[in-house]
Amino acid sequence: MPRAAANTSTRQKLIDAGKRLFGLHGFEATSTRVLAAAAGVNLAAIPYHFGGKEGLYHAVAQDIVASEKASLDPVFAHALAVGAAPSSGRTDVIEAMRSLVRVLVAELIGTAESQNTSQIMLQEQIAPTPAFHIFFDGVYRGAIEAWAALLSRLTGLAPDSLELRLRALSILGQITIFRVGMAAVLRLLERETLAPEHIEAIAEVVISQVEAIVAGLSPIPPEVAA
Amino acid sequence: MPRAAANTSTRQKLIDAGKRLFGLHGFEATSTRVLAAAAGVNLAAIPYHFGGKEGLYHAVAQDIVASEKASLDPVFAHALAVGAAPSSGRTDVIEAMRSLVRVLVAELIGTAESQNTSQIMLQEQIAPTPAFHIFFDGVYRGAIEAWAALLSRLTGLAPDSLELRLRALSILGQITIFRVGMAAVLRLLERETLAPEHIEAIAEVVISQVEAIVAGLSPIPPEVAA
DNA sequence: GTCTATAGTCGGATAGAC
DNA sequence: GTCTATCCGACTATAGAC
Repeated sequence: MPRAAANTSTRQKLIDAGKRLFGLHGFEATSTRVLAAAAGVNLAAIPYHFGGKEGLYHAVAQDIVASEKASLDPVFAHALAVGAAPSSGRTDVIEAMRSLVRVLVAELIGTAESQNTSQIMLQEQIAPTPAFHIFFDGVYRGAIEAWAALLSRLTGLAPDSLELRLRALSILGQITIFRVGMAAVLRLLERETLAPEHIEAIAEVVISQVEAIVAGLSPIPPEVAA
Repeated sequence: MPRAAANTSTRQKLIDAGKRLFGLHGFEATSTRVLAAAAGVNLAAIPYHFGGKEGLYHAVAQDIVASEKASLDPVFAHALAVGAAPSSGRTDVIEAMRSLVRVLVAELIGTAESQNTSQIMLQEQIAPTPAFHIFFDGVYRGAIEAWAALLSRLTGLAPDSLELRLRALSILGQITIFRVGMAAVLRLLERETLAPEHIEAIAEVVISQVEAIVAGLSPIPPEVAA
């Protein structure tokens, strides 16, 4: 596995092809031959550069996490700051939630490319492989903590309480479902792809429901705590 | 493909093994050898009874849909009836929503077996194969229509409006996320499996959030309609 | 209807020339 | 670092005996 190799182009071409093909067909259903052909490189480059097909998959996972973090971490950091600052008011929290929804919708369903990368993350969620922790530590944990921090500000509950984490997950689910159920969404809309106004409509539905949820969140139903 | 074959036992043993193994590993990663061994039948029984591995997969899909319909259709029918009856009040709608949440949580994460069958449905959602329509027509459509009917009763919007269908999907997402993100949930809880009290806590979180959403649903924000 | 044996294909990884 | 050629194992499906 030559790290300081001269030509990084072959590596990157394989990673780019892997992002697309592993997302489209999954790990098992994507053969090294098809991968190499799509990347326009030689078959033997996969074992050479990545130690094998699985090594390429891990490299793809790390590449995805790196680019997701670039988009998400600033928004997560803002949410954590708003959640922690004693001066934050309800308006600040709502505004941070809007930002979270918008960036997450964009990363999950905003573009064809983002749909491809989010597809790989979903596959890992549903059927975790040894690569799962790359996505969990790199993306999910931060998303849950960001939501929990904001919810904590509104409810006074500890950000690491079970209830807040379940609520954070549930809210994330309202966004994720539009990626998970994309096939169903498209069938309902009788379309092949989503238009920008559909994406906007989805973001608005989610935002309005999040606002409704947090509006009813204090006081918290005590029987929900576990 | 002998339909009126004498021994249905071999067929059923293969379908049962398929439900488990296709769910655990996916279609591509499940070999006919492992399938036959797990079912305790001969390898050649797969092409003989189902025409091939793909035929077995479709038979598994239809078997899953049949058993899901048995659990879900009565609750869906009740929701549609409540949504359509002019005499239904807000309390009736909320009660029907509670029933929907409980039965859906049970079918998605209630038992180890239900987690297995829901896994196959999720795989089809994320990476649809030609079997997708079996699940869409058999299960998803009914779930969306049931929620849309109840939301329609509360908002006065048409049950087939885009907004109501998106809201129905979003609510379904709050439930589905706990199945999709099971690996993340378990990691957050630092557990290997869910205990009954966790399942109850999940149902309560979803119900309280659905109630909050519908509480703020009339009047409906007009800018959301598309 | 169920079995054994095997055909035919495709998978990932490697050897070795350049 | 990249190529061609090839190995070898695993796969699904089939032929044919019982």
